[in-house]
Amino acid sequence: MAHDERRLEVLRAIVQDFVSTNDPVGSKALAERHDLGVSPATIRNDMAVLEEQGYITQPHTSAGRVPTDKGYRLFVDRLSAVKPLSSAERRAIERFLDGAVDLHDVLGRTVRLLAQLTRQVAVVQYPTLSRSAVRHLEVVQVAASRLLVVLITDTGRVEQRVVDSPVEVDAGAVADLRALLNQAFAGVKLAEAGDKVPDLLDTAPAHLRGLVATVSTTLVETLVEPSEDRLVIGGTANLARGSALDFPGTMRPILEALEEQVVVLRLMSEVDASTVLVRIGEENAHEALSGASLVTVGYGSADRSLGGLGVVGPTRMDYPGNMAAVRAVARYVGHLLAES
Amino acid sequence: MAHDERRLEVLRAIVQDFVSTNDPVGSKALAERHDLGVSPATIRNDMAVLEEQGYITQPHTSAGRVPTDKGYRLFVDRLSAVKPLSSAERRAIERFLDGAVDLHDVLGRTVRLLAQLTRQVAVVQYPTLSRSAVRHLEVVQVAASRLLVVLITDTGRVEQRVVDSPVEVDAGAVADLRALLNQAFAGVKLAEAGDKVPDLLDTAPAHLRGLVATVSTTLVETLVEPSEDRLVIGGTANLARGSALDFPGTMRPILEALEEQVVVLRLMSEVDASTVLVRIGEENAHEALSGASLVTVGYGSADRSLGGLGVVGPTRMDYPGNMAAVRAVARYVGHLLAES
DNA sequence: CTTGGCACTCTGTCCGTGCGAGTGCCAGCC
DNA sequence: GGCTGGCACTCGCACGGACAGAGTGCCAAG
Repeated sequence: MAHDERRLEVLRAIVQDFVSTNDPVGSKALAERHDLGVSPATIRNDMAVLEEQGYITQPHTSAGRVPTDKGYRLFVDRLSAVKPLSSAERRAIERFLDGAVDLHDVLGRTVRLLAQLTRQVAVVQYPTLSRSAVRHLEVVQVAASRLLVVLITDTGRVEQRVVDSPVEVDAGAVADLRALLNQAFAGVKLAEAGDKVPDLLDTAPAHLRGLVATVSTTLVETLVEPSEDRLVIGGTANLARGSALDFPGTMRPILEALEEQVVVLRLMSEVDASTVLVRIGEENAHEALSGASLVTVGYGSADRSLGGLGVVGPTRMDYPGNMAAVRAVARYVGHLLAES
Repeated sequence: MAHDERRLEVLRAIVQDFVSTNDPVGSKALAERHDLGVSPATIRNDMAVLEEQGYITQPHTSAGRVPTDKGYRLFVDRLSAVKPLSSAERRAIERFLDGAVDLHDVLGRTVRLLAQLTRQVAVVQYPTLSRSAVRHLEVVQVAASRLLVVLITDTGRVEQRVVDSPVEVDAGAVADLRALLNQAFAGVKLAEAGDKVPDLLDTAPAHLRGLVATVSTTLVETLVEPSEDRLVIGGTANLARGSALDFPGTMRPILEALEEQVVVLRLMSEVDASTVLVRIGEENAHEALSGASLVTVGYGSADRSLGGLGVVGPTRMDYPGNMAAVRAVARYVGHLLAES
């Protein structure tokens, strides 16, 4: 029906105007700023229907309309065209990310870039360890019975753990231990590292068995557990930009949720690399984020997802623009990490 | 003079009351809440003098007085007794920090602890690399002409760099390189690593010289430069606690300054481990922080300062409490890192 | 030097009013 | 049947005056 079509057009116009001006939008302004081809009175009728369907609402009688979470949802699902990045933005991405010297640097640049492109809070997850494979294990003695074990993964990540040995060890034992560990674990995915431990213990010479057991158990325990996944957050200053207008109470619960990295990590765990995932307002299970929206996507090469990244902002955000930016950055970071 | 004495007592009372209530404090309330032994009228006279001397000011005619930066400064320098931590707080420090598994974990716990104890934004600097010494260098081949160099310091810090070799290298060369680097740099302080490069080049076999030169230069360049020093920040949600009251405009400039880690790092560079350094309002060179105060101290063992930590908050903060917390945490972290 | 009293000066708040924006509804038109 | 112009109605908000309360500075007396 032409009716429904136009009604959706009205919704799109409302979302766009509200996002850019932050004022509830009325029928008259709508008719003026968009070529809808109908009079304000007609728009009013459409708006009444949209309100009844729950897509928009008015803050108080006699103010303009504001999109609801449901309205944004419809907008994101059916009304927003993919907004291609400007070439200036593409160049900015390359300029920003090239020349990074290590993983920490890559992720730090990524989060700053994303915050700058979207003018929102940006979040980047460290590559998930359990999907990485062991490239090399290094054992360094730091005290008579204390060893530092350093793990280097094929994603370029370096992890360290201090292990207290039950017995004193000498230099020869350290070298043997290093050789044994590398032989057993090199090329093994961390998620499967646990399976290798029995074999390793069988082949270990008797006098090293206790040491090997302690070290390998600690390794598997602490590294396979995804609890240690890390997060880089940037652009929190963007939260304070339209503060009072965007976040009714304070922005405190949001800052708290961001520091409580567990919350964000859980949300990140659902991403995949092929589609940009948008969560709007109340759709976020976590209460502190019920006034915010998240735009997330996975990054990594086609066959292997490494982690997630995205932005957090007010529900009143530029969804098409942010989705495009998040996707573009994820692609670039995926390539960057895949080739190293 | 008994006069001056009492006048300072009045200033102390004003600071204390204002910090705890956040309301400009008047002569009458002051006489009621503190045993100054004089009437409000007398206090008014003292307050007039204090105002003339620039220690307090009134937001508008006929409101109470509020301490100025200068007033806080006097309070901190001469009027605040060291407030010992409660035993509950001491226990909290131990419980919080014990059981950390690596450096990252220690610093993460430290920043959370400090934010929780002081209810301010906490900042912890990573141990400065240039004061550390090399414990071990590991070289891993990640592509035909690309190497990953991992540095392990005696402070338990692990740093990595990707180095592109001018020529393709084989496994034997990697092993030789590793041996050479460790021989040359083991035990050497990073700040002095540059001096060892000529020696290293002399002793290197001819066929490795190009490779050794590239790797060692990159190492020295990127690791000795203090620019890469890192910062852990936590408790930003505390900024939003009394927001409107504490920070006149918005808190945005402060969030920006915190993300602009360079600013904070510069401030941190001045700390030493023996005294707690307090910077109040305008005393901060950086404009964005002119409405905020910093309480910082260095941590590390007696003979070697590793880095700084501290808190950032409104000028209206509990200086004695925050100074005590910062000092106590720094001591504990210093011990923790010294023994590992 | 301290104290009580007093006049004065503000700010924040409350209330009443007017204005403007925006709506919903209705009758007429295509 | 859907669109349009007109019109009455409802609110929120900004403006302005009155008022109470807090706090001060000053002065004369103890």
